[in-house]
Amino acid sequence: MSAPSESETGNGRSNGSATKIQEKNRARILEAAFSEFAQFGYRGARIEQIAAAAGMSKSNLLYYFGSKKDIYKAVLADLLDIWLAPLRTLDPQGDPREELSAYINQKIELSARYPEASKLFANEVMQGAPMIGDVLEGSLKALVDEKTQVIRTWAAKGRIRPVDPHHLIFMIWATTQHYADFATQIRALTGTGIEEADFRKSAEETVASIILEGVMAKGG
Amino acid sequence: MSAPSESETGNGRSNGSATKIQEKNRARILEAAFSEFAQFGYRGARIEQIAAAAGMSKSNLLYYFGSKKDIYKAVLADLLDIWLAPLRTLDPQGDPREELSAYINQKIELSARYPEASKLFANEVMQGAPMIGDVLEGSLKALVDEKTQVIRTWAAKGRIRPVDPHHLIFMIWATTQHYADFATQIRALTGTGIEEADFRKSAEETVASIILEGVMAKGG
DNA sequence: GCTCGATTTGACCGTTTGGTCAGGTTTTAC
DNA sequence: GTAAAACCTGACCAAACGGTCAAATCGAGC
Repeated sequence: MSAPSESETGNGRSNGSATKIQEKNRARILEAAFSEFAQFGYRGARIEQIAAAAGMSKSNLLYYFGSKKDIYKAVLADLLDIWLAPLRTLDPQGDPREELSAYINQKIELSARYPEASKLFANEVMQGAPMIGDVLEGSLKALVDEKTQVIRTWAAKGRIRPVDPHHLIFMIWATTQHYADFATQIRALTGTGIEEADFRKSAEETVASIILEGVMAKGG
Repeated sequence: MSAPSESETGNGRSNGSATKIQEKNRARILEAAFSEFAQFGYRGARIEQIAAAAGMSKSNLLYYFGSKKDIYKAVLADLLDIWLAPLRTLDPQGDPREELSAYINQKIELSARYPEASKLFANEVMQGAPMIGDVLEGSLKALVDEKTQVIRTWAAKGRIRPVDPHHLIFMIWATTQHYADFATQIRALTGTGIEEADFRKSAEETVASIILEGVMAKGG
């Protein structure tokens, strides 16, 4: 993220840039916070545990972030930076099979690389999205409206079957995020998970295969 | 659930049966607890808030359930009672299209009728399944192993395409539970949700259509 | 080498939380 | 009608939690 302003650092340098110590510590705090908030939600997370995982005292952590809510807002900001990107790449001029396949794979990659981000998102939404409700109703809704129109256009042109685009998008989100959010259950049932290359490859192939065969027009 | 033993009631009647007052109050507590744990997870939930939602004092709630953990165990027990039932009904002798379609619809019904149960399950699993890990590795794994074999047999007989059965089951779970777990996001994007008849019908049709078209053998 | 700002932390604070207990009220059984 | 058990709750407790602060240490700049 961008260099923090003075208010962000608490008492920053006059030229506004963050010191190397600040950058390192903020990064460590945010990484620890992702994990803690992902697992326990905002209310269940403990500042003391975030600090311990970041390798510093609780007071020092609060030197960098003024409050628990400030930490949470920062991790949500980082999350949203990567969360909407895959859907943005869906190209109206592209081939539906290739576009949807690429989208599914990008989402599975997100689950593999940022499982904590996925769980954090799920936690925030299950709590009623108190901190990101306006994002859901704003930029996300605008993006989804745009892409559901893309899917409708493909269907109108006979390139895919006429399925409800919202439910198709929900299915792709649900299925791909499941590998991150329910990793514990998946591991209990299969002994492995999305972070293993073979498992991930099988997931990509099976998920893409079922969804693509499910929406492609016959004879396509 | 069965009538509680003396230890469950704290100081029960000598004949072991629960009084009407006990039954009523325990039910109210569990309903309130489902909602609170679903939203905030075990650590984030507050006994005071469960009590308020149940219409009683915190001390009275603790008269019925000895501790926060006892309440949590009780709601998990109720949850697991209904959670595995749909998958159990998958009939090896049945027609794959009908069996999978029925299963999808049962799972969507579960999401519509017990959204708090779905979110509670998700929360518990995202926390690493500390309280139900043994259930996942035990009865759930046994059930999933049995049903993945059913799906493999269907594929071997050419009745469905040879898809990885684990990923198919994960897809059905993910997609159907999504309507409960991410209801807040779905409402933000569509203005409605799975509890509305039209939306639910569209979800059932679209989800079943895509998955069934995706796994049925061609020409079937 | 010195000064000053940045960084760090243990002690502490006020509030919150899970849980206990004494005592009052209600209900049940005889 | 009475006694005992069940039910209920406000006051209270100890521990935990989010956050503050004074002071010590470290690092950068001159």
